[in-house]
Amino acid sequence: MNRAKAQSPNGAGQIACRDCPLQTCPGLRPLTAAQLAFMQGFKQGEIALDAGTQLLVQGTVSAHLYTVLDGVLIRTRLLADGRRQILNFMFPGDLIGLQGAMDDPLEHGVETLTRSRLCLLPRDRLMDLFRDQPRLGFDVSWLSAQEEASLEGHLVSLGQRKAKERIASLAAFLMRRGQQTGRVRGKVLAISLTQTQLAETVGLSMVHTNRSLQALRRAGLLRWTTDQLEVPDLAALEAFAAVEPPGVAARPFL
Amino acid sequence: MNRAKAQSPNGAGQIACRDCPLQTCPGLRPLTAAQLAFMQGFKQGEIALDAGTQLLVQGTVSAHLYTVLDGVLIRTRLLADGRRQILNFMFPGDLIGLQGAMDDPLEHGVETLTRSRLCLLPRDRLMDLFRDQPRLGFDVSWLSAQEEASLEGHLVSLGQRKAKERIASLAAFLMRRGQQTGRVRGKVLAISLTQTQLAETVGLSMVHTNRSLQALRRAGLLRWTTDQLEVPDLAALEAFAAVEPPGVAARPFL
DNA sequence: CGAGCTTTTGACGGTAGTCAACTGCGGTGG
DNA sequence: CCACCGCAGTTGACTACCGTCAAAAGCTCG
Repeated sequence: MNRAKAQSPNGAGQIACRDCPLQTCPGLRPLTAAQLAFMQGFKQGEIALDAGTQLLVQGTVSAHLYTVLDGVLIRTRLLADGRRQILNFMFPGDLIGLQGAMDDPLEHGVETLTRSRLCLLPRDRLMDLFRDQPRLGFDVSWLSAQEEASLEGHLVSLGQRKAKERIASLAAFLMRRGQQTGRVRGKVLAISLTQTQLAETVGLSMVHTNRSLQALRRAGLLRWTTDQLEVPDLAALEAFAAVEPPGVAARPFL
Repeated sequence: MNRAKAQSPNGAGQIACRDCPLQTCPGLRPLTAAQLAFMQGFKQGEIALDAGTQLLVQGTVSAHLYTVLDGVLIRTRLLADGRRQILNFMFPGDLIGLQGAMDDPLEHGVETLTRSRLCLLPRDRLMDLFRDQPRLGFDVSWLSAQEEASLEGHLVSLGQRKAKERIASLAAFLMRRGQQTGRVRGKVLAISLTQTQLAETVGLSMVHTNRSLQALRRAGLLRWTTDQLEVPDLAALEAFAAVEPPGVAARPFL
């Protein structure tokens, strides 16, 4: 696991907010001029990370919030005895660091699954944002609510579905999010996930994850390798996994 | 399952916000005078429900948000094939209805486990709250983040723990929340949960839930009947379940 | 070429699900 | 009043899903 941070040289962001790639991202609602101006002053910089890099370590405190500009990341939770659970996947437009109480040590870690770029925001000035830009404050809550919905989806999976369904519904989830954020080319999502990590997501042993994965592949529902996920027929996969395709409201971002 | 709603007679709340029972609840941070004044105008009324009543039905749209004034409720998610997952438990001070996208049909249902009282807030004026009371907007986000942390805890349970640990950690979670909100007398939490509902929470079959429950009872770790949960030694239970006791920052509420 | 990781395979055991029957309890109605 | 019903909890027998242990095969990288 890579640990080095490719920190930005100084506090100034490399990209002006008006040129933020998220402004033109299909699934996201662009910021207004006034919001852009505010965010330009709010933004503290950028950070670029390779795939497989640890961004945040569980138990430490973080001075920043991060908006994902590009890439895919995971949030993970470690138990005292070494067991690990992957909690959720973060895509462009998602806000990282909001989870958990505000100034307490993190109850989860964050690491990259692809080369990623993140926008740094000052956590201790978050209250300013709520005061000066109520609409953005509202959007923070909206994003938080979406993250909840996402976690609830995974919770249902772990609670009610069996191995093959869990993997199928996770694949469908990832493809949907990949589509919304323009990371799916054709039927392929480029994402670097080992079977061990997959097992830690769906709550199964590695061995059984592997066997279930093979069964899904033999059934022609998906092809999932270490560095990409391919789903020929997303509707068929969702039918198999017993998930209903989600609504498609445009997400805000910061 | 009771369905009748004991709706308040008109829009006016029976209790003035200045006399809100949550103002003196030990685990909660009381509102300032200015916030109280705002909430008094924001509040639309109250609603009282018996135990086992359905408050919100999955798939409908709700015009309100609800603050739990008293009681315990569950949020549930139903799958097309009838399987059901209980997502989380709501205690006094928690905000219901924030989850999910703002104007879309609900992706979960809500029902009471005890006799409950709820405060009604107008969902469509939520933006006013963020504009006029930024601090309360911030608190909404804080509550949302707490709810996330809670869901993450359950996710870890379903993903990594086995039957007895799941039940034990749920019991510990409920006792902690019960203590924070003053609902635990001695070592007993009054809460009306059938073993079927318990099974739907921990993602196990009813039969296996029953057997695991008996094992925990024989081990002297808890006594859990249909209408109350008793934990003689919470620390011992948490040690068994491999959970670390959570931080105790004072929660805000609306 | 060998070290280390990921993936794959086989064999076995244990945890949890299913089916079914029985108990106990409270409420309803003949 | 008590038979009857429905629901929650309990128990047993059997099955199936999934975890563990172990080893081997494929892969990348130094």
